[in-house]
Amino acid sequence: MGITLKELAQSLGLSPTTVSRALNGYPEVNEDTRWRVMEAARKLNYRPNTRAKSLATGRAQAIGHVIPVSDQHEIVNPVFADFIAGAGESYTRAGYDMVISVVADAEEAQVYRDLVGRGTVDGLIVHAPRQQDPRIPLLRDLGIPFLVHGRSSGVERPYSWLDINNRRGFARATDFLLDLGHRRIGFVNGLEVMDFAARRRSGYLDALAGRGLRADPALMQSAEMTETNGYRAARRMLALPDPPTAFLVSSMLLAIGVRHALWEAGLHMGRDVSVITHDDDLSYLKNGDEVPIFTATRSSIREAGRLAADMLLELVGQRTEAPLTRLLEVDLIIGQSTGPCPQRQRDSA
Amino acid sequence: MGITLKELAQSLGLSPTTVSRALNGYPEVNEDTRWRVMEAARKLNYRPNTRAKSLATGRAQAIGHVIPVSDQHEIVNPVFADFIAGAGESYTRAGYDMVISVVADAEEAQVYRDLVGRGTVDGLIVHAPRQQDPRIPLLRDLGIPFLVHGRSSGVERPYSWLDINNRRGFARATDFLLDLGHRRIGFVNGLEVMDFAARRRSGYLDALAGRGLRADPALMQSAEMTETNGYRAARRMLALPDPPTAFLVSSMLLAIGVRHALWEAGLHMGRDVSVITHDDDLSYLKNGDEVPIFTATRSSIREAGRLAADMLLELVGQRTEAPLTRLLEVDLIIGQSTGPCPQRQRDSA
DNA sequence: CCAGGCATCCAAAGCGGTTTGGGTCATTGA
DNA sequence: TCAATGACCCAAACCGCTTTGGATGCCTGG
Repeated sequence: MGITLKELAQSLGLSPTTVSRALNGYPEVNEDTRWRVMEAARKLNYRPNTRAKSLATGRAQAIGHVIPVSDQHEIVNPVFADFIAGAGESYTRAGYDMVISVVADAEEAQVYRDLVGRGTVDGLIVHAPRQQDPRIPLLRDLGIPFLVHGRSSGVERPYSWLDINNRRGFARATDFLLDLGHRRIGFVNGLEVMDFAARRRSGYLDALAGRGLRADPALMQSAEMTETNGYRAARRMLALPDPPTAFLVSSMLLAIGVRHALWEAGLHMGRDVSVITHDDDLSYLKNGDEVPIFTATRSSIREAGRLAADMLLELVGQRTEAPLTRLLEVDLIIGQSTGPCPQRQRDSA
Repeated sequence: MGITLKELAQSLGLSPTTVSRALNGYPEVNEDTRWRVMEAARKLNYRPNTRAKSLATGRAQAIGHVIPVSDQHEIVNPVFADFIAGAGESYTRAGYDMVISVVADAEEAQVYRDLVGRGTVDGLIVHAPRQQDPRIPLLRDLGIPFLVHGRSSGVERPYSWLDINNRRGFARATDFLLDLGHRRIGFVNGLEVMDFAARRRSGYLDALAGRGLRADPALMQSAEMTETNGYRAARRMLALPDPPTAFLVSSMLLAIGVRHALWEAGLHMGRDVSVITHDDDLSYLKNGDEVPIFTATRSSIREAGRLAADMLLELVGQRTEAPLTRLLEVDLIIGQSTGPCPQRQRDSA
């Protein structure tokens, strides 16, 4: 490890006090001296010890992320990679560290108490909120700044969050399909204990209701968002006596599974059957190049990570209680996976 | 935040010394006293302050992961989510924190120096090593325990690593295809500046050479491992005058792209064209259920994360210099994506 | 000429733990 | 009976940094 502040001070013939002040930009130090100190620090490769600094200041200069792993399926949501990447950029810029705990749903509360109690972090990001998520009141009680990525319906008191407008996005997508003449729209959603999935569902239902249509339970699926689940859901729905002519899907991975099922059934995506998916704009799962493969509701999860981190840092900085909230609209981008309902064309012919 | 050790001691009428010793299992404390202390700690919800503890002991109780983001494409390798999940389990079990820095290739060295200099972590995991990766000598110079996930050809002095046998795995896969009669095997690889990709390539080439076959450059592709790149590579190769009858692919995502291209070309995977892919056994990208979709060389990245973390913790614990290394063999699992070469069947008919 | 103000710097007291180097008292062996 | 030995506990130093509360010397204005 490197040199210590005391050593640096000694080598300069100065007191630790002055050196500390010089490095941290306090005014009560001569500019010449400051310059000498900075130079020496650079030359000797001095870096203040994080732990000592934190101990002295009371700030950990670190933000915690608790990544939940669903107990049943042991699935890690793949969007975390990109979210973390985005958040990491913000932290790096602000000189904060990011500490991550991967933890089974059941032990989450314990982990939060621990992180806060041991003073490891100054703030926390809450991932994958469910409805009436107990973590939100817990964290308020613990008295640490936190920001929820998403929202949690049913939590009465206000809290800070960053979310996308899932309901409206999915309502628009559904409307888009309805406008194309589709009436039987298969809905392949994520687990609906997740708040985002519940909101998407109500967007879907609202849009149907807006045209006086009733949802068919056989056309609604809720499961972990994997390629195989998308495949299976589509396959099952396509086998119905009155199969869907379009699919509304909650993630690219699901959508790829749906596409798989369509091909297998000899159906051409975008002509025989339409597909709209939500697209998190993941770096390793791009939706085509210039012209998107899938028509999609798109919102960059990486950008969300950046913004969420920035918001949390603000909360941490100014110890204000006022909750920060931000709702991002999603883009509806048109790709090659949607087209008029063939059934309808036949009708009109 | 919680109660402090001094306060806890006061509430018990004991000195901080004794309380500290009681909690940390030192022998010079009466068992009754220890029990009283433990009880009080539990009841008052005492948690030792990480920073203070680290400062006193000199150990950060934290491991760092530096996640590289390729400058050009800004792509975060999706396997990190699962690797991190695996490593996280080990850290949690051992009472270590995990701090993550996401950083552009170019700034990596700086970040390593920083993490070490500021004493934020006791050890580091090096991800995605390239050939002759400069980070390895750098970290040795910095004198911090580290473990490389993968290896780096061309680094002379020994270092600790955990890797899978990429060369042999891909040689076996190639042999398997050759045994099925395939002679033109398209190779869709990751970026070959990455060490793992280079090794896979040599596995592929060795197997071909073993049968006296010369590799066709037109059948070899090296690119970032995304679905679109897989699709494009396969599409291009299928358009050749003498297209491949089989594909050897470096990741599930690439393979899904290849599958896409096959369908588009009206080819049935497993009958008309065979595909073998490497399968990292990602939680959100399972290769089918009971019977795998793709024939694959499989090795769980999550398990690798667990093992890597365990090895690093061992290095950190016993300050021995002896490098730890471990080479995992990959399984070759048979799925539905491979079959005899149709060309050959015609020949033999 | 002198008090007050200003620019600079420093000693020392924390931050919340661990650890060294004793103390005190009861027990034990000769 | 008495020194030696444990068992048990504590005071204080220390980890590396920040920050409070002065010091010191020079400059100004009345």
